[in-house]
Amino acid sequence: MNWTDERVERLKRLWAEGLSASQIAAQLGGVSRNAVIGKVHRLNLPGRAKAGGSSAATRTAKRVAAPVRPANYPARVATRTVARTVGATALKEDVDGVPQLQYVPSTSVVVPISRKLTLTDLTERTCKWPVGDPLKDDFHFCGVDAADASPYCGYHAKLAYQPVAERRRAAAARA
DNA sequence: CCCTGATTCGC
DNA sequence: GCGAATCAGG
Repeated sequence: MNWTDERVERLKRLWAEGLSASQIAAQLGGVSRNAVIGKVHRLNLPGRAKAGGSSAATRTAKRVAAPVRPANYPARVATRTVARTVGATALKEDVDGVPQLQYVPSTSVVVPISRKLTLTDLTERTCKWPVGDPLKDDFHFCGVDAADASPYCGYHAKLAYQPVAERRRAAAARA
């Protein structure tokens, strides 16, 4: 992968936001975290005050980067941070704050409202349906709460698995 | 063992 | 300039 001006700019922005090198590498794609760190050094960008996972910068970034809630989207969705060394403070707010949340995302609506999650924000329970052009800056994931076993929300799960269902029907008919 | 950034050094 | 290997640490 080549360090184009655009990629460098994205690197600068994400690094300034406090994302870790591996997270940045994941978003940029095609590079390792080492590559990111090496580039940061070569650009003479300010390094982290102190090494180590759950730094203040990391936690702050997590809070700042949290998806903005659309007007008609449930106030709180039970989310869990990916099992990494992210500080437990924000995590507790989300999980313990709403233990019994059972929201019903008005199933009458056809297309669910995307939470516009970035790759970093995805968890085991967020819909991983990609939205938009991965090469463009506004690319994001659906992010709506997903069923336990599914990587997608109810709506996108139907879209994703419909072809499979048809295939099965065809196979069953043959047999 | 998971992760973090920092540094070195062959390419 | 680049980044894998390595180091040092949480």
